[in-house]
Amino acid sequence: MAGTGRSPLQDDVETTVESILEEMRADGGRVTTGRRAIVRSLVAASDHHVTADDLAAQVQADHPDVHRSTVYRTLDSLEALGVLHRIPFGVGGAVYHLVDHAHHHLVCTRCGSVVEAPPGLFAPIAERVEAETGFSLDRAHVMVSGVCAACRCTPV
Amino acid sequence: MAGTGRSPLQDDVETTVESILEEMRADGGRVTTGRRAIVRSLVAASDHHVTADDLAAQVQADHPDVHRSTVYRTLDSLEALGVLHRIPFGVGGAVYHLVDHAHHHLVCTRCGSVVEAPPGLFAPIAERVEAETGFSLDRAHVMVSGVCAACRCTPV
DNA sequence: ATAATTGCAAAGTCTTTGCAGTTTG
DNA sequence: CAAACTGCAAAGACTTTGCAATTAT
Repeated sequence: MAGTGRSPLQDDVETTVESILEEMRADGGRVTTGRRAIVRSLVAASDHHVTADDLAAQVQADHPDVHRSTVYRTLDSLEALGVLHRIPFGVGGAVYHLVDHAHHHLVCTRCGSVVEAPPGLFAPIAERVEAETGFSLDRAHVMVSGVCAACRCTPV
Repeated sequence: MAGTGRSPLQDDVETTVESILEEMRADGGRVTTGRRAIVRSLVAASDHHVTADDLAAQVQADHPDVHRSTVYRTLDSLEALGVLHRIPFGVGGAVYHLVDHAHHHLVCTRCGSVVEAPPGLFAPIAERVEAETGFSLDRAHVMVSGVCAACRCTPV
């Protein structure tokens, strides 16, 4: 299982964390313990989606005194900075993820779970939609609703 | 403008309203003034999306004593009956519409407005998604997020 | 008559905000 | 030091729920 040392992977994580914090500083922001912990959680979760609640729980495991409102405010700052994407839809709250890898979201209408879809899936459609409706799909973060495999087999 | 008589179109509306109410009765439910008003608003709005708040406002214009909780409970019943579709995503609440015409939803991440997309737009993709992820897009009610034409031109 | 529905009020989520004290740069 | 950030507590938006009274069938 996980050792006490630091793996190359963890170094990568730290590098990413520091570069994001540096962006905050460059923007006139301050780096605090809470913010560092939040960014760290966000980077660690970069392959899936987290809610503000998930983050609060993770952060508070190490730093019990980091308040929920700090999580929300930090999330806002990161979004304003352009490094975080907020998906304000979702059963029971928004989900967030870093803007580092493009993909699409399949959200289950029944259980709220979010599945990632292969990027480029919607490329052929994006053009048509824009031409016909003036609506431009965010190519990096399209979100589509439906019913996931598990719920599909469950009677309502 | 609108006269005091009843147009053929309004007759259609009433017919639809009554058939839905009849379904409720068939299901063991009761038809009340509030429920009739709610269903009527829903039918009148069948070409766009409404929030529980929209409905409450419309209904209360004629029947000030119909409570919000009644709106929510009626909406729940209609959904359980399968005649109403609830889209639990949206900035500031869920939107609803009757299950009578298939279409897709383009939801703006910035202003929350919902634009309808031509049906069949996602047909070519639905298969691929299902094959690759096990996630089945609800063909009648796919919802996609992005930025609408208006917001696109507005600086953040 | 009786089972369903209602209004009310209270509570539950998720999120935001004003404020005074603390910390960062 | 000054500006930024924090915890706290309160409030706001949306929705659900328990209850006793009312109403549809």
